[in-house]
Amino acid sequence: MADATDSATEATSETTNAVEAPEATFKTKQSQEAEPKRSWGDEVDNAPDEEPSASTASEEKVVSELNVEGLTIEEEEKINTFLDEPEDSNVTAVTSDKTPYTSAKTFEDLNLSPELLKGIYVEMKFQKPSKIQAISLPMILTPPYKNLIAQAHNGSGKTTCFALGMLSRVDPKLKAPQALCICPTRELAIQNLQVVSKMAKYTGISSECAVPEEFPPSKIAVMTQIVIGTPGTIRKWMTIGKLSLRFMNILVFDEADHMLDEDGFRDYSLRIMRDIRKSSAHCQVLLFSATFNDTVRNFVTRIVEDYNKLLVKKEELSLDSVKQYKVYCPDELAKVMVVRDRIFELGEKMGQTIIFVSTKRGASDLHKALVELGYDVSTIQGGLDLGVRDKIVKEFKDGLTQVLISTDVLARGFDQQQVNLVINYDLPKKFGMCSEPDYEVYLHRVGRAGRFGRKGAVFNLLMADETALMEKIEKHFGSHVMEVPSWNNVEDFKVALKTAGLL
DNA sequence: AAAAAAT
Repeated sequence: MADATDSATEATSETTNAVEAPEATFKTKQSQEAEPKRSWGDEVDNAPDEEPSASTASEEKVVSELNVEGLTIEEEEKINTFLDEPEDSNVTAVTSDKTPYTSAKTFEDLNLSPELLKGIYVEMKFQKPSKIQAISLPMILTPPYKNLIAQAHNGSGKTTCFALGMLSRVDPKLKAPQALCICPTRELAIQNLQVVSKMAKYTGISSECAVPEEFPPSKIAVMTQIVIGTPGTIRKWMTIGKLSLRFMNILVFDEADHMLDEDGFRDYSLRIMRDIRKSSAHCQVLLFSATFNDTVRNFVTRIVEDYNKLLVKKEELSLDSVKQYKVYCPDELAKVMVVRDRIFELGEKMGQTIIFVSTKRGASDLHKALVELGYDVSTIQGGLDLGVRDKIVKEFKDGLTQVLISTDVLARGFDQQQVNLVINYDLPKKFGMCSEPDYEVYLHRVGRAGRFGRKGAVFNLLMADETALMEKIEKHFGSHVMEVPSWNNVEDFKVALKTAGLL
């Protein structure tokens, strides 16, 4: 089995850029002969200021200073020269040596193969690189193929960055895996594969998923160049000798903060990374996520030596294009009524909706309650059979269902352009803590709406014990979440939706 | 004591 579906739908809406760049005079690639790079990896350990911050509060400050003149000399050297457009002032790029990178105004600037370019234009219908793509792709594709840590908005086109990275770093003639991408969920791995295989259409490069299936895997060695999967299955394929690491030259972590978080998949990820480093001389590592909290970032920068990095200012991450609301609900029943009377009534008119619930139990309870009220609704969570999960996602992506109840299985990375309404039926909490919100999950949930700069709205349904959590979230992101005056007034919801530009 | 992926 190879080349997964071409029915990739629009899995990557997150791509062509919303901002049309003024045709600035195109900068030619300067000084091709990069001066020989000192090994900066050693520097990492004793350069505490390499990390912009220890505290969140100071981070924004330092990051923005990087764009002006308040830098240390050492850092000034590392700042890329292409950060000259005012509109890029919210992105900070730091390179680990003096390799010159030039922002890519067009995909032609990237020395991609003609076949790959054709896939980009004809299949994907991209016109030009998005901001994150323009900056990250030269870093990814230019020798010496430095590692990269990249943080960028939800829906800003990260998938395309690492998809192109993988596609241009493999040899189609070599029938062996050369690129590996690890994702936190089966759904995300499948989605990423669809993007990659669509983009690869004319290249002769094949790809496949290493995710849990209903049947146990065959032991036949993988011959596709690109493998995208979930950690456990990838490990399994490695141990049964199905997945060879010998020719691996690029390793991608999607949702990297989660993949390397103690509470996430850290052990799996590290073991895979270690094995690859053992068996292939030089393997480029790319880490992508919209979020890197301080703890994870600290850890990540220790294990990935000698890297370039891209950071987006925190306030830029809180998604201005998506309006956030809070709705005080006296009890659980009120929440159900809001879903029934507002979301089903109003939400249907303007696209698709995802209702996030923190537990599988909660998801299935809500599902049952709505079904009992006579509403047909679909629900996805990890406890369902794989086939059912696939079907539910496909129906939603095909637009056959309007409203989807989901656990956090879809909180990260799930890309469906038509979703412009997200309901937090409850708020995400940090593991084992009932009074501490999970800010990352919150941000990722919100990011399911407003893909690629589209308009969107989030309604947080709050009972009394959740108001404090909401306040903490508002404080953390420094954003004011507007209040819908009354949970049972349809006009209030209409006003909110109009304000969000959805009605 | 949570989701997910796994075992």
